[in-house]
Amino acid sequence: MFELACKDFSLGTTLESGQAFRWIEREGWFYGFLGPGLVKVQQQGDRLRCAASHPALTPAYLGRYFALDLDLPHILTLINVDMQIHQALVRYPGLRVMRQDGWETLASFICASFNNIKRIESLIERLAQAYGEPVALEGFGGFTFPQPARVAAASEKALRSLGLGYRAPYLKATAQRIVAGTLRLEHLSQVDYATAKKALMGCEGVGDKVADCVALFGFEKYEAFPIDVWMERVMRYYFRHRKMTRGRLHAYAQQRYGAWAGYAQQYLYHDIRQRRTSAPYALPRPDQAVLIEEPHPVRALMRAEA
DNA sequence: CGCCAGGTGCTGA
DNA sequence: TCAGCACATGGC
Repeated sequence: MFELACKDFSLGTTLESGQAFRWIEREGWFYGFLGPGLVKVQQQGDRLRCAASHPALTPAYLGRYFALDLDLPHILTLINVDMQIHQALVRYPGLRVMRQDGWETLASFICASFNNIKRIESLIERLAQAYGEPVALEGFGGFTFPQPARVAAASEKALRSLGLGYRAPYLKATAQRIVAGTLRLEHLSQVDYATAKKALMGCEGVGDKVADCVALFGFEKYEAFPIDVWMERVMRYYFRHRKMTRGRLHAYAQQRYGAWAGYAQQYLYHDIRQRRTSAPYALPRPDQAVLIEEPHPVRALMRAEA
């Protein structure tokens, strides 16, 4: 058992914001599979109590995983550019973008495309059961996320039998790229966002959205701004950008939120999903979009993009 | 049962 | 560039 300090952090909000798929809450503890082992974490004020099944899972490891070294208030100051996002920032204090494993993030978001979160979670769990290594911690057990070689060696039929559907060949091909060295993930942490995104999009089943998720959650590319159906809703409800394509929405968000756009995306994403699930009627209909405040000249910005 | 889900790849204008 | 379409699967 060990502890570490965690300033400006909410463990529960962060883990439930849709960026990671394998954390489980049991009796007041969050259990997560990290690298070679299993950890359990509990927040008490500005400290995290932890226990781990593997010596590699140190306080420093967890501090890095939860990105506790970043100055969150400063980041929020930089993206606090309108009332829409301001409300989300105020509503979810301590929400951080974690630094997850690159391969796990890539594989997970290939599985995530055109899928719902419940099913994504079960798919990844079955993948781990089939190809991961068993780990246990104080009565709780499970499987680590599989190594690329294990997935690359699996047959497409076997992967389909897990429920992957047409994503099975995509996942296998991507794992094979990593095993073959065609895609060197360890390099992506050091190159810029555009280079990393381009490399990721070389994989089958990886388009703009998946590449942005992997760049943001797996490779610290904080300007990445993934746009899925929920973010389209955000843009429609709040900004009246109903007719913009995803490409245009992406360019708009990059300009609006800048170097930390990925953080803005995570707050907006979590906010709209929370509103939808907890209070369906709190949202206006798409044809009744509300514009709370518009500090930037949106029309001029849109002309500039054209 | 029909609709939806943290989309992508392909095709034809 | 952009629209339109097929694509596996299962939760609701």
